[in-house]
Parts: sequence; C-alpha cells; structure tokens
Amino acid sequence: MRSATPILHVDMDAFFASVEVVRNPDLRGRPVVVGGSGERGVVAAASYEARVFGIRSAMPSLRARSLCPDLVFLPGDHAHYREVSRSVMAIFHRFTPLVEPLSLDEAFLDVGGAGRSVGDPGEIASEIRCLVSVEEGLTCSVGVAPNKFLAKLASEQAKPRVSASGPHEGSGICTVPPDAVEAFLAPLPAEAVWGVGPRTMERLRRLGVTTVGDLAVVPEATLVSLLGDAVGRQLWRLARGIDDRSVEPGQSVKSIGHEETFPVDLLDLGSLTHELVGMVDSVAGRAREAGVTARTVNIKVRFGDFTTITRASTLADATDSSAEIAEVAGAMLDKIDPSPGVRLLGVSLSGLREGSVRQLRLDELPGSGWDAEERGDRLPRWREAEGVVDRIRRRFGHRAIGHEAAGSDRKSQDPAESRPWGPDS
DNA sequence: TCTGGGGTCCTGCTACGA
DNA sequence: TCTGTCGTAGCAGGACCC
Repeated sequence: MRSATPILHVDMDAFFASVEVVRNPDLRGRPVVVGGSGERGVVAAASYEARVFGIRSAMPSLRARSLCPDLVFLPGDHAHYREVSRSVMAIFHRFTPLVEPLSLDEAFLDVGGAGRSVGDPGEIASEIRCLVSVEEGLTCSVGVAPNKFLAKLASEQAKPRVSASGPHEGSGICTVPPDAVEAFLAPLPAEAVWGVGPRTMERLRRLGVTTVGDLAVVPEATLVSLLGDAVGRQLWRLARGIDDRSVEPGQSVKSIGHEETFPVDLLDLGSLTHELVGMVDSVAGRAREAGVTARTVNIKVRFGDFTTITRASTLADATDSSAEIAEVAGAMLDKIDPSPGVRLLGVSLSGLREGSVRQLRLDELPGSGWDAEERGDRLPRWREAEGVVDRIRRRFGHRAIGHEAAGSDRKSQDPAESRPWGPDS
C-alpha cells in the first residue's frame, strides 16, 4: 500500500452488449449476447438480461442457446467497440493524464493530483459515471481505493447483480478507505485475488484456504514453496492489501498475435500453410501499422484432443516483413505432423522493438555477392509490395486486398473483424 | 462448463559461451 | 585438454486475465 494517492478502477458494464443496445435501442431489455455463433463459438459478452439465464462470457455458444432459445446473438463489431472505447477513455482524461487502459472496457486512473480542481475521488467517480451515461449512453462501475488491486476488487463489488427475478442495479461506486482494507478483503473468496485461477485455487484449498482472510494467515514461505517464488510472494502481499504498482499510462505492447479455431479440424499441411500465410499477413500488417519489428516468431497448434504445442524461432534481426515471417513460421509448421487433426492454428510475434525499418544484414546488401539474387533483391521487393498493400488497406480497409494464400473464402484479413470469438455458424 | 481469441507472466529445461 | 560452474538466452508449456 505504498501508493497513498487514490486509485480509481472504472469498469464498463457488459460493454460489448451494452454498446450494441445503444446502437439498436430495440434490443433494450432483451437477452443479448456478442460472440461466435457457430458450433465452436463462445460468448464474449452477455447483457445482464442474458445473465439471468445463467449465460456468462467464455460459455460455449451452443450451451448459451440451449439456456435461452430467445437469445439475440450478435457477431460483434470490434472496430466500433474500439471507437466507443476511445470516447470513454477521453472522458477519463478530462480528470487526470494518468489513465492506464487495461482493455477496451476498463482502466485505472490515478487521481492523486486531480482532487483540488475537480473534487475528491468519490466525486470524480460520480462525475465520470454521469458523463459516460450522458455522452455514451453506457453504465460503468467504479472502485475507489488506495491501490490498483483494491480498486479493481471494489469496482467488482459495485457491479449490477442478477437473480432469478432479473437484473438488479449495483451501487455503481464502491470506496475502500485505507482503514477498512482488512475488513473489506477478509470475507472475499480467494479466487478474487489476481493470479488465483482454478489450478491455483485447487492447491490453496488443500491448505484449507477458501477466503482472502484464510490466505492472509498462510506464511509467505508456505505460499512460495507451493506456488513458486514470484506467484507465492505476490499472493502473500495481495492477500494483505499490499500493491505497489503505479498507474502507468502508455504501456507498450509486448506481442502481437492472431489465432483461429477452424470449423472442422484440418488434416493436411497444405491447408494449414494456406491459413498460416493469411494469419502472418494480418499479424505482420499490424506490426507495420504499430511501427514495431519482432525478433521472435511463435506458432501455436492445438490438436483435436485439445493438446496444444508451441514452437518459437528467434531471428538474428528483427523484422516486420510478411514474407520473412511466413518463411520462418512455415518452416516450424513443416516439422509438425497434422494427421491427428488440427483444431486451432496461431501465429504471434514477440521480442518487439520500436521502429519499422529493419537493418539489412551483410548478405542482403546489394553487391555483397552472397546469394544477392535471393536475398538482396527479393526481400526489398517484397517490402516494397507489402508497403503498397498497407497503403491500400489504410485507404480502403482490410477487405480491399488480401494475401493470395488466404483465398477468397476467408471473410476478411483484419483479425479484429474475422471470427473474433470462434467460427460462425 | 467440452472448452475463443488476444494477451502477459512465470517456470523449468537446455544449450552455450566464458 | 578436459571438466565443472555460472549466467544468460531461448524454448516450451502452463496459468491466468479480460
């Protein structure tokens, strides 16, 4: 609890679904879900009316439909959600420059310096909820606390609830003063602590831990031996309400990736390579758009039985070239036997660094004599072509031009547009 | 609860150079 | 020259979050 400055955690309520209701007011009061509608799709967001039926995010779409036959299923429009998110974040920036977005629908705000001009943290929280409602037609929940961890838990407490009788409004704002931290934390379930998922919870249960209060009395050494150094220490501190992390605006991205679950498992390398090239094209395009290059190319393959393997290859020089990334990713894919049936394929770039211009290697310099025909000529020509494609897409959209290998059967080359929550029906 | 997609972070292992 | 050790980088897998 080093940070004495008040932190706000603002969390939009059922963001994607609520944005869709604002766009189409006829949906108000109806059970609405955003997600992939196909057999392998999942729910990305559910309105509170849908949650009454037991529907939650990450639930398979088939199950959601069986729980509520009248469910309104929408495919989702990521570009629009990004747009609305930008407007909401702009509202936050009116109160403090220290805004750290966590995702499209939530952010931490450090309002330590804002108090004198716009009121105390509680008043700021209230004002933010009012502006978001008036300007965007959306509701949000706000947690106010001495640090990020507690603020996030507090916003959760302020959320609307559902029961068999329907959705119920939440308090909207929950404040945890420094002297009430222990009383606030102790009764919460241990799963509420950041980093405690099903696996960790199972291990904690064996120690007799069910609440944060139980966790707080477990010695640090016990947690370290059970969960490892980093996680053990982190849990020990969080269970006591200790969190030193500051609000960091402008966090840089650490990896860029794209993965896709196929409507049916793919069995041959040819089809997989075809998909891979399309994915590489979109991922490399995003890297160029962001002005970053990557040193490590990763691929991920999930088989029909859900076993998942990853392969990584680190290059001598960072790159943002689709052709070069496709060559490396393709070589890794070639070594994998797809005959059991591949359900999902993914590509990601990591080891990112700022700057889109890659330094040419000696053997790529014109006149080096080292495979100049293959390297020195071919790569710069590819780069030129990729630059043209990027410019066409910026002007006319991602649908305007796609990679040949991606084919015309794919809906789009924009990962934000294409089957973001599993294959459609 | 038969399990998407985009991420981050951690751990354990291995290879390699000093 | 061989062996052991240490630090670091890379890889693979897993857990978790939204």
